[in-house]
Amino acid sequence: MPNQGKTKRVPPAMSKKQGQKQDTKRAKPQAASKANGAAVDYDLLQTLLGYALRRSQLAVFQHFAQSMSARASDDRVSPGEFGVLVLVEANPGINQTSLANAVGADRSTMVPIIDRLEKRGLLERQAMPGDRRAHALRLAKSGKERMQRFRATVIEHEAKIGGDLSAAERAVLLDLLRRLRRASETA
Amino acid sequence: MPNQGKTKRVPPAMSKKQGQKQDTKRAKPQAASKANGAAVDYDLLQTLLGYALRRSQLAVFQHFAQSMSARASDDRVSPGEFGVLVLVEANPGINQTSLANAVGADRSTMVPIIDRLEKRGLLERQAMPGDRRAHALRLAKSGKERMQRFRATVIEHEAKIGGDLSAAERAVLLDLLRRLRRASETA
DNA sequence: TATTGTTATACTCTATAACTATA
DNA sequence: TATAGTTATAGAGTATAACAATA
Repeated sequence: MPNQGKTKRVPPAMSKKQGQKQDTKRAKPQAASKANGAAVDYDLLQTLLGYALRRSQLAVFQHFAQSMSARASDDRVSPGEFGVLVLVEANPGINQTSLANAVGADRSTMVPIIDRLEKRGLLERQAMPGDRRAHALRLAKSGKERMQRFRATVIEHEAKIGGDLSAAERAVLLDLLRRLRRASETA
Repeated sequence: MPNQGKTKRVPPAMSKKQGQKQDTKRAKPQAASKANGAAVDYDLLQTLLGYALRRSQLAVFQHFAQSMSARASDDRVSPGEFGVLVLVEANPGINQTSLANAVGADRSTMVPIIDRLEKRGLLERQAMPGDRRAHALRLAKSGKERMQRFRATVIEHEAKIGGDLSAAERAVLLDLLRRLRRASETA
């Protein structure tokens, strides 16, 4: 769920403070009514790995955001940011291009992400010994401490989303996802 | 893989015709070189369902786009568009709000999607008998024919990405993904 | 000549809030 | 007063092409 509770078409002469419920007259269609009585037939979609994957992934990322929303708004990370932090922590001194390759993104995509994390004091760009073009990335001091809490939050989130699965099922799912990915990247 | 081969910062005085390889001097880092010798340690990420899900989903959607790219550029659909077409075909007369609920999107999100599909002659907005606010959606005549081909393409794509999996494993994966989604939506 | 990081740019997807017409 | 569709707006995510510094 990208884009949750940010500013949008601010009502004339009043911007909204997030979390401060304003009394709109609009009701939320929380119960997903069909409006046409009958249940929707999903037909082919029911059988597609791609569709199931997309819906699950969306739900999981929403849950991730919800788990983070318990923290102060300046002390949250997105799934992508968390991934970068984990990799930098586990591979201190890694450069931006390696990082981009590792997460499957373009070099240019990493720049604003790292900018943001650096500005927030979570990680640092240092001089790379032996190559003055590159930046060696490492967690900042305060980043190491904060990462402990991010990790804890993410691990708890993972436990909840996988709560229905046994440890064995979880392992199977991880394996099947990897094989699916590999086949998709190859074929 | 959003955004593949579209126009971006067009080189001075020449726009690029898609698919027409231009001789840039830039080499593609196809082999994901580490640049720092050692292999990257994925640490926690290796164990996270969310990460595996995201990478798989990305790979599958890339493969989807690649499968579609065999067609004329005006005869392709995105995964989201395909989902809408399947639902409209299986639920003729469905309205936009029901459709939005079915795919887990906002009403406003459907508008440009349906606009596009309507403009391309794939589906139609008709008068909804009994409610002049709503639109009854159905496939256009030519949409029905073209849907046959889209379906065939998607089914072939699914066979390829799932080629590593037995029928039983495929079923297990589908089930696990559904349970993961349900737990994420609930918790 | 190739690579690292960067910038400018732009496209996709998706959301929120408000509006119009109907109900 | 509530709902269906729409619009204006916005932000996250990610990409391409080119450039400067360095290799």
